[in-house]
Amino acid sequence: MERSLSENGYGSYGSEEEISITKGPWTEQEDSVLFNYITLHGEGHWNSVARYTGLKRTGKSCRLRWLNYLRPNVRRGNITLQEQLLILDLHSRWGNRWSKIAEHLPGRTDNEIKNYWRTRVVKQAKQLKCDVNSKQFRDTLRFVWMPRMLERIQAQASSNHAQTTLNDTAQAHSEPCGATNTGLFSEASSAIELHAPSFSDSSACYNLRSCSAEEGSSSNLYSYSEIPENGFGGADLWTDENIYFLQQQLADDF
DNA sequence: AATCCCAACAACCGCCGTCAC
DNA sequence: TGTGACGGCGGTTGTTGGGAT
Repeated sequence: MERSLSENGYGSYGSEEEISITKGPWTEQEDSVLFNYITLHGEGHWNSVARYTGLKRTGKSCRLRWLNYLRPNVRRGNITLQEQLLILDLHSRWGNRWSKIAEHLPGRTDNEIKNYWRTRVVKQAKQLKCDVNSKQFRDTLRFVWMPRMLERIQAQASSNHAQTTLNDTAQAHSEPCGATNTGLFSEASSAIELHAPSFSDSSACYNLRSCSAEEGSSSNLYSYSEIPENGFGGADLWTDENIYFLQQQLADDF
């Protein structure tokens, strides 16, 4: 698909003639060209990237393709339960600040998180006939529903961890690093560790400890990918059972 | 087997902030 | 101070694949 346009933004090619711009899905060849160029020259100067590689793409398009797809360490695939909870938590604090939220989910892009929010959370809110941005919905999520989800995940993780420990003493659990956060999650979390639950009341004290990568040996931590996903409805918070519970909580609020 | 529908994801668009000139 | 180019962000749309009918 090609269109002819005089691009604004950073599609400007610095000449008056109109450049034929390719739109739509990227081909493997385009990916290869972009990847090789950035590997050699580094990120930035996106208009130059488009110009010097001969790609008939805008600078914006090159940047987006790199950030969301080609960049090393981009995590792809299902968003884990822990990531889902973290997204809910961070969104309750910052709203639609997708890039800021993405900073706390290593390897996830703002686009991916935004898509998750729209396709899952907003959809569920609609089904519950609730405004996703309403205080009622947000408070119920934050103070009732999420603690419950976390408690159950922790219980599952604990049992799995106990089993793992039995099977492999070399993976004995050591003392966690960092302090318990009074918020839901640590702001600087780059890895999340699950511990025996000590969930107490409805004050949303999550007791989910987070450690920055620099704070301790990563071997002592569950990384995202190491946290067990089995049990508790697979890798999705939005099971029928959970939604029913949420529905009850929302109903009780009135 | 064909068609339809919908969820998930990729990509585009418009706007805004920053910076250099 | 004004202006244009660039980079980034958030909203929106287009595409695609899989499940349902």
